[in-house]
Amino acid sequence: MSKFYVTTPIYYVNDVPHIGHAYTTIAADILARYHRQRGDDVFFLTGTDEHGNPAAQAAARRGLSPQQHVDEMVVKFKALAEQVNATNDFFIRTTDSEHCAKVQAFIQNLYEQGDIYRKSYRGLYCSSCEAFYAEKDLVAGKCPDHGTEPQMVEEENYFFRLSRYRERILDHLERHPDFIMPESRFNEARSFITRGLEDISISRASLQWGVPIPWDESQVVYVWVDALLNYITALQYAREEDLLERFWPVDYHLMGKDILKFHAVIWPAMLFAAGMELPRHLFIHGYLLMGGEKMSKTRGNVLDPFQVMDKYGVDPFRFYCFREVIFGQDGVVSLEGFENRYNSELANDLGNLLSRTLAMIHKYRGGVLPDPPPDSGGELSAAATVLAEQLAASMSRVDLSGSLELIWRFVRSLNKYVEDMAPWKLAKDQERSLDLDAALYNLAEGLRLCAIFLHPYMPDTTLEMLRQLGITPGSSELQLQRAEWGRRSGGASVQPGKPLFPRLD
RNA sequence: GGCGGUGUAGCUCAGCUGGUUAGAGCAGCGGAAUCAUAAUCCGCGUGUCGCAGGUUCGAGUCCUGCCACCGCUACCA
Repeated sequence: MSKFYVTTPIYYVNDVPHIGHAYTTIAADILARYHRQRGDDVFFLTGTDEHGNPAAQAAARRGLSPQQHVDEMVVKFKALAEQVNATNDFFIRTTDSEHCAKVQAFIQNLYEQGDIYRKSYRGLYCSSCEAFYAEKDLVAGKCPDHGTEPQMVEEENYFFRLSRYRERILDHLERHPDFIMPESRFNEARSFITRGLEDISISRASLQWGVPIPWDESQVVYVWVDALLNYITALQYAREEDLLERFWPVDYHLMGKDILKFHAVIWPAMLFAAGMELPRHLFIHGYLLMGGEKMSKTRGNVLDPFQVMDKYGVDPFRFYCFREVIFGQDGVVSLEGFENRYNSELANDLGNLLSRTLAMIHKYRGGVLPDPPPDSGGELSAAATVLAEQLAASMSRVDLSGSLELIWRFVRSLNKYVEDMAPWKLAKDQERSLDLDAALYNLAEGLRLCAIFLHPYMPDTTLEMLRQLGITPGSSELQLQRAEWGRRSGGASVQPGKPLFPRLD
């Protein structure tokens, strides 16, 4: 058994939860569930980033304290995780007192070992970005992101000796070509690190809503330093015992490209400074695009994830996101696309396959799964074995969409098998009773494996599949080990139920 | 401006280190079947493989230039 630690970024509470948050969280959940199926010791972390100026300002506008404000906002993100059926092992908030204390201890340590120094700094500061801008980066004198005019501020700040770690980071990239995935992001990161790194200010004097610098409480820790440390601190207080030893380092940090730099530069440098192991992989996924300029509500190609989940269920939505868009690339999603996939693949290919299989077992064998005649697995059992191997390979590359493609080829082969065997003909011929047994068993067995393989993607629906197949789905039934052809004998009563995925019209 | 990427059937995309008639899914058309959520299965695609050159016995697959779009990054104003 090995351990598996996967994270989403912590989401900034001032955002409204959107499809991007859902996408990352679902991806992490798929990985977490998959590794649990393998029997790995899994820790799946998500949470919220709650410090910083925007949150403080929003609170002020509402006449609330920052704490009151974030306490309200965090609810939406917890609800999101629940809504997408995420099995996160912990939900961290950067306002947790334990987190704050650990952040202080972390930077105190860096300070004492000389990685942090004091320096006065003067520049144009955008308080929304919490970042300094050079004149040249401004658009018409205003912040390119916020359209507001930055203030000239002069602060005594604490600086982290980022430049000191450039060589080590580059060396690490050299030795670990899969540190940043996909490859294009790796190259991108290497190129900007190669260009050179400057020390960064890691404190803010003009702010109160943050973690105080322990040796100088007039300043607070820069939000990104605060935020990145969540990946460590969560392990230290999520449970009674400290889980750091058990789960560190992170196996996969999932994120969008907008925060690659922080994770590829500041984060490794911080870990080097602390003498800690670096994450095994950063995986940068793409954006789900909503049809771009052709977006039009009347054309039905806008996709509101919450509307889709409410109307069609979480599982079809989870499936669609990873079926439609190659994980790691940008892709266009739309309601129309969702409905097409839903009907052709979920309703027609998979749902209907289950229905017809169970109906035939019911009609020809009184609802009892026949025992398989000896050596009757044939090509299907061979295909299932190959599939299991291919899936292991594609999941190890975090190719979530490629895995679904592999599974779907198998689903199609099962539908083809029905036509080839034509059980309705076999049923008319007493002589071919064993052939009918084999056909029915093989279909049920193929579906059982599909349910196991698809479980990380569609957790609820696959449990229902197993139930209808006559399997009481305890967690051991979902283990990947069980996804071996023929591990089930006949005798169970199938339980045909409502269609798994009713067709949309 | 620099670096990198992309451009293949109506749509979404596969095509690794160059080699038989360029593939898949969807959509469309025709047929078979009737177990099933009228679902399934079978058949049907002469596509300037962005454009123009080049290397090669042979290039979608390598080289050069160009065009379009995207990402990162720099700079002028």
